[in-house]
Amino acid sequence: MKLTEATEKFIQAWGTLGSSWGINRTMAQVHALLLIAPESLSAEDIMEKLSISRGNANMNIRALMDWGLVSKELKPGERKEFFSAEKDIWKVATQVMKERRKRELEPVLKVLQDVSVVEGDKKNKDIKAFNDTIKNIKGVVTKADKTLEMLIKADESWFVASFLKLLK
Amino acid sequence: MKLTEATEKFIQAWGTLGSSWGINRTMAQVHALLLIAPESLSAEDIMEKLSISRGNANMNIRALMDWGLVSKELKPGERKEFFSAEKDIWKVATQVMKERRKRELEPVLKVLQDVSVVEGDKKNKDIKAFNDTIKNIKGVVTKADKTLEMLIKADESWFVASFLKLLK
DNA sequence: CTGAAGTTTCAATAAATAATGAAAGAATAG
DNA sequence: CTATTCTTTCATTATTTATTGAAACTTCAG
Repeated sequence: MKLTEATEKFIQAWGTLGSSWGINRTMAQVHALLLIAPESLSAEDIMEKLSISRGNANMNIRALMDWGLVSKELKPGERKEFFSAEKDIWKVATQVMKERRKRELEPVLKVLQDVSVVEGDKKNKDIKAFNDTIKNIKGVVTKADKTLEMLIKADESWFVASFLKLLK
Repeated sequence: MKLTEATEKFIQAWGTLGSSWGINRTMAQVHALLLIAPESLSAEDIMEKLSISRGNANMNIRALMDWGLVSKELKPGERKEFFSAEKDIWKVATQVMKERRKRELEPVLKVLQDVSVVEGDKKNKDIKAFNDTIKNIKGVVTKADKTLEMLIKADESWFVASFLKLLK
């Protein structure tokens, strides 16, 4: 396979993966492009290679920066801004977990907490069933949350880090 | 909090969680409704409680069955079909992991495999950078895939099962 | 300053996705 | 059979989400 073809296929696949996980397709494509770019790229480079508008490029670049996956680079002598992506995919995964945990898991945990004190007859069948299910869900979601927290902090802990090696 | 209010909040939260993870909002709401329903519900019950159309209800119930999260029940003497959700959230999580792994991770792994044999000068900077990045990504994605496989099979393996308890 | 080069914003538009509901299709009680 | 009850399908419509591109804004060299 030729490099250009491989590049396109990869960008396409990464975009599809992103969009099935709730990440804007174009955002994932910009990310893919930067991941495999040997040099940092300008907004114009990105617009051109993905055939997208200036505004779209700008928005998605910014979103990627918000997620901590892409950073701005200023080349001396150049006025334009250049962008590059973190190449270490483990770090990328960690960063994504961190963000999603904060943005999505935590609000759900909060609702589960709120919702787990239902007033009324403890012997009422409906109330009992509701409480049991919520308790169960809360348990699993909390566990998932803790597991993610652990994975995110893995790099700071040799114990977990060495444990993770077992998974390789 | 009253049961009705709690129910609504939970359905709402589950729907939001679903839609930020690439799962149709209504599908997640139907799932939530069935999760906390003490009895199995008919299509009509679901339509009514979520204020959705017959077609919509039908589509999403079927999708949930495809995902293996909901099953059809036939009550003796009743002509209608009734539906109920798996209440054990760990099983739900396992099932979701299994499906998404199959539907999304495996196609990406395939592309990564295809794309990792780029023709040309091995010393060419661009080709080298591309190959390195793809190799790195493939490593992490493969590891994620294996980890999921392990988690999915956890129930069948006392070793992994007892290991998972450590995470609690 | 001033203007050229670059970036950001956002209302308008396009594209993708989901929901409706009526019609067609099944299943079954009588 | 066939009338009734229930389920499924799918063209149409509505909603949501993403994209465009022109105008406003920023930065900085001269």
